[in-house]
Amino acid sequence: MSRRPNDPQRRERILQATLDTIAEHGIHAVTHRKIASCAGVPLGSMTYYFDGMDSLLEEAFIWFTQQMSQQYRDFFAGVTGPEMACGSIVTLIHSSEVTTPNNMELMYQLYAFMNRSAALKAVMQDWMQTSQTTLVQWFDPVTARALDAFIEGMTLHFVTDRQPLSREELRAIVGRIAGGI
Amino acid sequence: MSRRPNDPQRRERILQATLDTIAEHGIHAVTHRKIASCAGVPLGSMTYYFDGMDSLLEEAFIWFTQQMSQQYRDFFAGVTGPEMACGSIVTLIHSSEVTTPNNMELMYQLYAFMNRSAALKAVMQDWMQTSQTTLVQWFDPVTARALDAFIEGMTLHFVTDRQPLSREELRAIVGRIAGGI
Amino acid sequence: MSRRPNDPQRRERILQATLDTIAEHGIHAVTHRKIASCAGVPLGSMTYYFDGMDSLLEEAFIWFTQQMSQQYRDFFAGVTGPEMACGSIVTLIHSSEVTTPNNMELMYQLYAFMNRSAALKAVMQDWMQTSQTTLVQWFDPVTARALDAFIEGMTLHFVTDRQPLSREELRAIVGRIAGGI
Amino acid sequence: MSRRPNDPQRRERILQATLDTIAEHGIHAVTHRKIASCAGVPLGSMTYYFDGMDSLLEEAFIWFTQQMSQQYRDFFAGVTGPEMACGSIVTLIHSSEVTTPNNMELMYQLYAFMNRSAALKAVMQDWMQTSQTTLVQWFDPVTARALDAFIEGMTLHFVTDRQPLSREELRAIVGRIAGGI
DNA sequence: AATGAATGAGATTTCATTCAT
DNA sequence: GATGAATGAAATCTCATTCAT
Repeated sequence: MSRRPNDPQRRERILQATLDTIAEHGIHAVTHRKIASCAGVPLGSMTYYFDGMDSLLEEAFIWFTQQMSQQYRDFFAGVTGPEMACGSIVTLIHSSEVTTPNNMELMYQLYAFMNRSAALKAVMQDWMQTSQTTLVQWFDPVTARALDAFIEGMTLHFVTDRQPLSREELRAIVGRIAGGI
Repeated sequence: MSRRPNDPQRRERILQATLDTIAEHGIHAVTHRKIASCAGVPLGSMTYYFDGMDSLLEEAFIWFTQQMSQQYRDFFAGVTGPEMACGSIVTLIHSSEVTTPNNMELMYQLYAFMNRSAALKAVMQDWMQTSQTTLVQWFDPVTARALDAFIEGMTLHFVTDRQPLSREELRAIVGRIAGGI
Repeated sequence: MSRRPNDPQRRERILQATLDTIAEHGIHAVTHRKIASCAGVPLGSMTYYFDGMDSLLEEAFIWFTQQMSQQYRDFFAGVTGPEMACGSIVTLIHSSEVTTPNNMELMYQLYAFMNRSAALKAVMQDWMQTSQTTLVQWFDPVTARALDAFIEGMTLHFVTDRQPLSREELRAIVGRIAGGI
Repeated sequence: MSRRPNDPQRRERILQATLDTIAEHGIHAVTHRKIASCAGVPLGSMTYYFDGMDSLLEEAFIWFTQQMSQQYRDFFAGVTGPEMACGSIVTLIHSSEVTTPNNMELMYQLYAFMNRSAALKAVMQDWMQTSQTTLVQWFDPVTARALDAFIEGMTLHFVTDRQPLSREELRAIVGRIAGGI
């Protein structure tokens, strides 16, 4: 009779701990020990569940991508038209609810890491595709891509800039990109 | 290796080699040995010229920021009006002359690393300030920031997307952000 | 794997897999996992059936000794006189039927391992005794031991030498050791 | 100015310690720690001087082969004719001066390990060649090889057998192999 | 001032063994 | 009785840093 894992969530706990550890220490300072301690699992679990650090990082980033992608989708779930979509975009950028500093740091690590894994790059491209598909419900394709890129760049500004833009200023710009809404 | 009591370029050679090594192996896999070998300097130089890995990374990223900042400034050097500025923005994004894949990877590492160093964060904020100051020559402040953010986000799309936008599509969007140019 | 409450061959399968794994990877690289995988048994079987690695190695080598001993005996089974015995010796060395490269590697591991186990040493001495007893049927005791030693040494030469001796050359030497046959 | 090693004999000390550790614990139980401790060097030296365990074992065995080869050559250094050669062969086998139990254990590990390294196999073949070349000074080539094989096999018997042959018995056999000396 | 041999601290990884089922 | 998920102990290996020269 095959043994059932003692702790079926353990893989996911390790993946989440990996992301937390990257956010806390930086990817250059991530070690199996730190992750194991953060996940509350024995060190031996690390290579029992994952083939090695590279493979663990890859899986962790893929998992992060899926989580973020889901959060983006949820954010636009109740939107019914272009105007409401513009409002959601402004809130997405301005509220930092999804684009928390931690998430942003992980996002940049992810972009940087992307070219080290074909699987990861494909997942990222799919995500980009998904975002644009979401926005295409209310905007033409080129506008959708422009808005997506603007969200991308503006969220960075919001974690870096000394004086971020106000909601109203953001709304005006989004309206212009959307072709006057 | 022959004694070279005067090798004033050595520090800069090491900094450049640090960036090259990050771009090649990823920041998580950078070691003194790899950098020394890439720079063609003895291993002992590394800790002779720099206090340690963290301090070397910080200096390397500051140096990179200054280089990129200079390249951006040069890119807009001959611009004489808003219309020409829009064209330059489109070329900046579309040509990938400045925003090479290597530079983009370093950019993302830099963003991710930013919060680990107050000095680095200040340098980044200054850079952001400078870009906006440059654009403010031809656009109002809010538009300047919007364009800056759009450049940011769109260059990411250009290194990731399967099918990037055309020059004409880009030009149309930039014109709209600029308030109809 | 299906429950097989009665798998009386399992112990022997593990012993044979141990020998195969030693031959394939070398004794210094043998692990429970490799042996279990080679035997097609669950990992848990290993320490269920055997007390530990040392005891497993000891049993495996004893089993090997018995197998080899049997093969030697079979080889001389139909011999009816000294001349025929000389022919069998030549064939034994020259044909590499019993003294295959794998068997030879195991033999040397066995000799090397011998002094780590009193039980194993006794089994080896018994084997040596048996070989000599076999040959004593057709030769005097000292000659029997000389022939036995010669077989030993010459089989090593046959797995190592670039140009082994011919049957005829071997036969001549064996005849001389046997006192002119 | 290139730094001189603090301890120029260190590589050889590690090689000798490797052989001693194999002889003491068996090749399956050799570890960097045991070797380092036996050689009196820090653990970090092990992989500083050698690429890894496999490469260390290979070099250690090659070194052992060269040592043994030299000892064999020395053993026959003063021999002036066939009769004296036969006496030297008997002494070589009977005195266990060169073929000590430790050396014999290493010899068998070496034979077993031989097929894991092309370099090692070549060194062994050269050694076999050398032994035969030595004996060819006083015997025809086939006899030389037969004597070499006999030495090989008989030294094993001497570390294993309960009651080894006497000098006189050995001398008689060697004389017969040599064609009646 | 500059170097590179050397090392200790700590990283990754392996694996025999345990034990709940 | 038998299993295989899990782990602690220990293996291999890496590398920033030190320091004699």
